[in-house]
Amino acid sequence: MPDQEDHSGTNAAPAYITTPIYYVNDKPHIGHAYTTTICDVWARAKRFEGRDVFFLTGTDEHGVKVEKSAKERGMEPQALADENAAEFQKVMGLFNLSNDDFIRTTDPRHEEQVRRFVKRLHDQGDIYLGEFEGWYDEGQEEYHTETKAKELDYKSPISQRPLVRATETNYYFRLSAYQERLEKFLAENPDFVRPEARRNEILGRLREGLLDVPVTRTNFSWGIPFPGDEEHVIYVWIDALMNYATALGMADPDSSERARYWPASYHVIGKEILWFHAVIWPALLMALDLPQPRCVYAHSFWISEGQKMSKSLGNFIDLEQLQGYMDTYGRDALRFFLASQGPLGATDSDFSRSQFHETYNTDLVNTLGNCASRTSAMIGKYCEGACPTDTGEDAGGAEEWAQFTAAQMDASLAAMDRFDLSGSIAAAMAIVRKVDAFINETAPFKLAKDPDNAVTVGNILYRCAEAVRIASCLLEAVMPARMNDLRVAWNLGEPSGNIREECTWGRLNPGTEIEKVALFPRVEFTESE
RNA sequence: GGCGAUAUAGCUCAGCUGGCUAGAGCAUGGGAUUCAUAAACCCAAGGUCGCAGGUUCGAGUCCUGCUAUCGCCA
Repeated sequence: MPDQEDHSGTNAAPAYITTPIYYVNDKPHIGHAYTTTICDVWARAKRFEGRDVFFLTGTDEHGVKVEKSAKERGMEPQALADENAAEFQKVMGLFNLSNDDFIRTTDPRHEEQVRRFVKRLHDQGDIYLGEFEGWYDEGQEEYHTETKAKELDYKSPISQRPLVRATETNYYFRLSAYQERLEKFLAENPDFVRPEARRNEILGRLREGLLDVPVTRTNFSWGIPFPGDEEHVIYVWIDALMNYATALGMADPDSSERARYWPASYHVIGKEILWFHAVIWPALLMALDLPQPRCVYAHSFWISEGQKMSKSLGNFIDLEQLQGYMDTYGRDALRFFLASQGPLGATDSDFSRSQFHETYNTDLVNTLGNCASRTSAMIGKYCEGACPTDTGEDAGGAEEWAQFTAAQMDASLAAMDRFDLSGSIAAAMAIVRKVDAFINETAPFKLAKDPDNAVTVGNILYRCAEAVRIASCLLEAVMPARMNDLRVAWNLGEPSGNIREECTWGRLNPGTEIEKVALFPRVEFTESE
């Protein structure tokens, strides 16, 4: 398991989490927002634990597609990249993302280090000049393997023109040489590729044997020139993967203060790019003699109202739509939905308006919001708005609550550690549900009718408020703004940076002014936007 | 085509190495209650566990075939 070390909070162990860098030829949509948001949740959670976190995201800007799109629009590739990179940076603001850096593959710091890495690989013989012969589709500018070409009846699937036999000289990475080491590494690190279904896919393909992979192209020029042979341009994938290392200055002799974050705790990616991260990237790191990341986590996809999102259907959930959800339900509600209902497993998740609404109502309005509301309302009515004292007696002992909340905190933090966001959220929500049950059982609103019960009512309400406070701390990484609203209304102060300490039972001070809160306003359901 | 996965209540899913009348959450219907955001709570209804065979004293759980859906194929 990743990141089991040091929960004391006294020694801030570094943690490093990354999103893929996003291809600027695409428009940002829910997939990008999702990956970045779940990384943000993890990063915040680790910071609350007192960890020294580095959270990286960025954009992938080279390659033939960007070059082409730029030409079509009559602009320079860099201008197009600038324009679209800005779109992706907009996501950071929109979702309140706490990334520590935003790397672009056109950054000079990146390009310099990639050349340095590649030169090293070439010098030591891991990259060699080789020739490739295959079936070439002149219209699409791509090669097909023999089996694929046969399947296509040796014709272009787009233009129907015959494929031609062509030869290309490229630089290759000696991936095949790493077959055994990769197999051994994956066998010894069962949690390296997650979830397990994805790991099995990789193991299966690995058994079929590895071929060397091209690391340069000559059919376009928008990229990083190969050191010493500038006609060749470094293939986007190699360029892109290396961002994880270049952002920390791993090939920069002058700037290494970020090197302490290496290696990544999590490279969070979508399942479509697993092969590069689970096989090629580790092999590159072996060749470069760098420590391996602890886990490559490949999540699945969001589908939209039961349908796969595709260009032909034009049903991508884009930033405008997400903005719409935020306007109606609030940004934190969207973060909560993404984190709790997202496709972290092997299967895809459906993003539908009705399901979003249902989740919002059930978990946030009816459970969390309502519980905070009824607790603070009773403190307002029966305790003059001041947090009561817990004498430790009567109805549902304080010791049991202390034990219960401590167990839920452990479960919540452990789930977060293994990137089980919905599990982490569920453990926190269980505290809230228990408070609701406790209120129903002990009925402080009935006891309060008799002044003789004042002590018991105080005991009950202290326990309710304290439990809600602890749950809110555990949910702060997911919903920083709303949970901060609670902090303000209940005068809880700032997060301490040591969540274990903060979740200790009894930290809530009697006498604290508790103001009634309505954290999540009820929303009318509308079929369309 | 090759390799692999999945098919369980209206929806999303649990059901480990086979063992009593198949579970949860949400949605639905009814009840009770009032501190609370028409909320929390209680009860009910709802499934031939994809189809067909087989192994077994006994299979949602193992085997075979079929169907459907999905993933990966550098």
